[in-house]
Amino acid sequence: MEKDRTPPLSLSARLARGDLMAADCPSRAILQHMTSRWGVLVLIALEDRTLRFGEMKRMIGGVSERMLAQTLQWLEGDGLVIRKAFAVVPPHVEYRLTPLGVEAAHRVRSLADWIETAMPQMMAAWDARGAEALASAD
Amino acid sequence: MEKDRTPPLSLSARLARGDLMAADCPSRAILQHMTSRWGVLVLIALEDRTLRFGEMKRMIGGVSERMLAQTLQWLEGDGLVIRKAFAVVPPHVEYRLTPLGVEAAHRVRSLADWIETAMPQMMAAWDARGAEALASAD
DNA sequence: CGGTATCCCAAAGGATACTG
DNA sequence: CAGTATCCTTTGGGATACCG
Repeated sequence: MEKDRTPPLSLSARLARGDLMAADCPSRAILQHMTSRWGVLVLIALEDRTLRFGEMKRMIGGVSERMLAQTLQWLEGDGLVIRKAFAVVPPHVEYRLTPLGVEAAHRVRSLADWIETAMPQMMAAWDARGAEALASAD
Repeated sequence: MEKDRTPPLSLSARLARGDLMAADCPSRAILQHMTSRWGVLVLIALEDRTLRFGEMKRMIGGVSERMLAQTLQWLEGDGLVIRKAFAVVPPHVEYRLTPLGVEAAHRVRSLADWIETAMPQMMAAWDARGAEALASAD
């Protein structure tokens, strides 16, 4: 019975799969980052090609520099995005998806595409509620 | 040229498709509801079958009654969830997905499934960063 | 250009109590 | 059981200023 001591198993190796329904599962944090207000749009923007910071800022309407930077740091920390800085002046920094990030982006893109397509029907639901409100107000 | 006056076209009919990259597009609100902290989990929980309020609360670890109720109202307002209340005592209320909600749930489910599966690899990214931090601290 | 630091606000979210 | 009401905390997020 040689070498029977517990090997140095990291936390990540101890969980075979996440469970989003469990309150304390680390997958909850990943979900938060990916589905954060700007996380979704960043992943989609990076799906096509590598982008610079300023390019993304221009692509994603309404995002502030602060939140874009923070969102990119979240995704980088989760291993979905790679940040590559060139030591030049003026600064040049590129962001791209990791292989894992590409997979993530595909799922998020599917959701985003569906929303953009189904939006008119969902707004009709609003219209219907508005009509109800008007009908009950006479 | 009879009947040339503009017909009563609702806002929903004027937009053929949403654009999530546009800051002022209504699709942004839909995205917020669906990807809110509890919105994702509610949609997934309801994908399999109709559920009562208490059932969902027990399924979704850590959710408060307040946020569960609010999330359900958001999704109901977007036409993704139907709320059916029975006039009995004690109260009996059922929630189920609309046809549109089923489509939404499938996309969200795909994303959630992927996260649960890929989580170990993403936590490895954390481990790697932790190792870096340790290595650079000597 | 690509950030970080600071301040600030609004809104998401939680805890508790109460009600039909 | 299924909420609502109230109060409170947290944090996502914006605006501005500053820096390498």
